[in-house]
Amino acid sequence: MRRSTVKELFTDREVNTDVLLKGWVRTKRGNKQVAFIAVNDGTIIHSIQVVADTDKFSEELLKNVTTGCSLAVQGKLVESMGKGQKVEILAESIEVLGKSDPEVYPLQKKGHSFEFLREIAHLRFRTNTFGAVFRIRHALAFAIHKYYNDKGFFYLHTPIITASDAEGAGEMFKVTTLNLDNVPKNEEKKVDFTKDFFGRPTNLTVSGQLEGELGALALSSIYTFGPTFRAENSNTPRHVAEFWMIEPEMAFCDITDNMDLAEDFLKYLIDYVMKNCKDDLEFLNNMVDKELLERLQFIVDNDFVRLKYTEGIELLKKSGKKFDFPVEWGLDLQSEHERYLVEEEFKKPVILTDYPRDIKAFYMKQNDDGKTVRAMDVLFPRIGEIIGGSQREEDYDKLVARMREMDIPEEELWWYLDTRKFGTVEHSGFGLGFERLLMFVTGMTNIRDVIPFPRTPNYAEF
RNA sequence: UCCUCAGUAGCUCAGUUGGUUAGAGCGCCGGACUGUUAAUCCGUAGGUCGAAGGUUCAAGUCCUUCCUGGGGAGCCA
Repeated sequence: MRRSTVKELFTDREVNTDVLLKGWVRTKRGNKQVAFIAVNDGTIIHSIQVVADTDKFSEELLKNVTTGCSLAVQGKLVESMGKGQKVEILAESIEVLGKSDPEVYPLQKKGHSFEFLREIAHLRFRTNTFGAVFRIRHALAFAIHKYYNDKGFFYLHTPIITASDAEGAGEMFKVTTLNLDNVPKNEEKKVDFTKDFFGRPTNLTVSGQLEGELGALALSSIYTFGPTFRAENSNTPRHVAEFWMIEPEMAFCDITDNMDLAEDFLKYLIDYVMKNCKDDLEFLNNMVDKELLERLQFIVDNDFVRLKYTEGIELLKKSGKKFDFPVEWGLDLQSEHERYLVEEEFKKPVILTDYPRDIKAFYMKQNDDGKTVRAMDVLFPRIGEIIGGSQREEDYDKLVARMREMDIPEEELWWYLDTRKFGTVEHSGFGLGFERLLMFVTGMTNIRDVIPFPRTPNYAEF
């Protein structure tokens, strides 16, 4: 007999038919006459109840049915006699596929702290919360591809190992095959990278943007969706050393088009998840964050505020609020400032644009005022900056001048500059942190709980 | 990296101004119960009090250093 998933049993299968179920036991209850076994196979948040008459099964067998073990159950799908579920399986045969010693199995029926579950990240998939989170993670990844595919964007695979060190998005992890116990040195007593695998220093990418621009300046619209790496010693609930980023890049597109896309994209994704992950979101709304669904709906229903950095500074100064950090034109906004604008002043997402050039990256398009660049940050309640992007500088001379001012080696980015030499066009793009979005969508408050295997300073278990 | 709070049973925690043999709930195990829903009721087992030093007649409790975790900050996505 073909196995039915729990999802199929709840949605597709007719009652009073014979079914085969396979899954893992969540709980077992009962008495001398009957045992109730909740079985979950991860296809859906709900577990299905298996009812076993004790006179049909040996004591030995039922003894091995413990929390965490895997089972194959053949039986009849019937309407439940008890309250709490519509259908259940009346077991005719039960096979324990893999035992689970209850003395040492770490998951119990009662809830665990997320901190504890992080220490058993290899088993936390078997909890309701993490099942929900990782099903939603999948749905969101799928929705991202669907969104861009439907819009005619091409999925571009930018390199994970990169030789350019110029992006400036943060500390990079070195990639090398050199023997660290005996590193070859050159005449200047520096590391001789000509002996290394690539014959030059290489790192893990911090962003696919520069390569993404190359694609967009030929294919019109591309997006990347892949892992990125930051070797920063950041210890916060919003940072990991390895995370996934989505970076669309569009030719013939200015900052307004860019903002429109960012807003439409975020709303689409949230709407998609609300329509396709109802059960999981409802569970999270009940167990993790009581305002989750309300907040998600609010994002979909409301326009984002669009505000220039200069106006933002004025609002902060006028607010009369005491901040720990100074508010002054030319200084970057601190978390507390962003939070004030999003959570108190407007109470909705804010897109801040036209930041001072000196606090932003070299590639951003310079405005005519000579002071600001066409940067845009999308700020969300609770998590802060969820998107960072800009219109790119397409003018060769302006771009080179800016690189020289900021000491960025032109020879290393000769290929990037070539696109401005040969048929340059207006173009824009942004980067969305996948895990940050997932935090917002699931209500989880620690980024380590929305990525299956988090990598943080001093931690790379599993 | 800085600030701050915490680390006691498998999990979540309590533990008085330092004072006898270290406490609970849940889980596990054993028992009871004719349909349970994080079942209920009874009982048993389970501890190098994060680690190392120190103060003291006496340290889970005070001091020092280190380790680990949470929250906040910086860096950013």
